[in-house]
Amino acid sequence: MTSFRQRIHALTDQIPTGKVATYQQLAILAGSPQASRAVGVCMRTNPNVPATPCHRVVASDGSLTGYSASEGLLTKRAMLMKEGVEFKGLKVDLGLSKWDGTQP
DNA sequence: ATTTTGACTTAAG
DNA sequence: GCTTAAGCCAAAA
Repeated sequence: MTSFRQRIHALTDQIPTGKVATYQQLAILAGSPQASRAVGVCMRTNPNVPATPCHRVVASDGSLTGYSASEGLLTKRAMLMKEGVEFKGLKVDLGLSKWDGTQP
């Protein structure tokens, strides 16, 4: 395990239910504000899928991207809604459901 | 060790 | 609103 992936995984795992974090957010918290892409790559190549709630990670504008499970984005959105995340159409309402990064 | 790629983001057409 | 282009990072080939 590389340290980067450890951090990403840790942060992703810290995202509380009903909240979401952006790739950039994770990158920043991981210590590399510009590594948002790498975050996504790590997620995709992430071996431990159930241990990493990738569905709580969205794009900077709240758009759901990626996700290679069942129905992809549809499943992702369904899970988030089920968890209580506020949605604005097909996107997540970051204004209400964006994770602070420190306070669950 | 070098090259490629990708679940990003922002700016521009 | 959607497609293109460029820029940065880390992992995989």
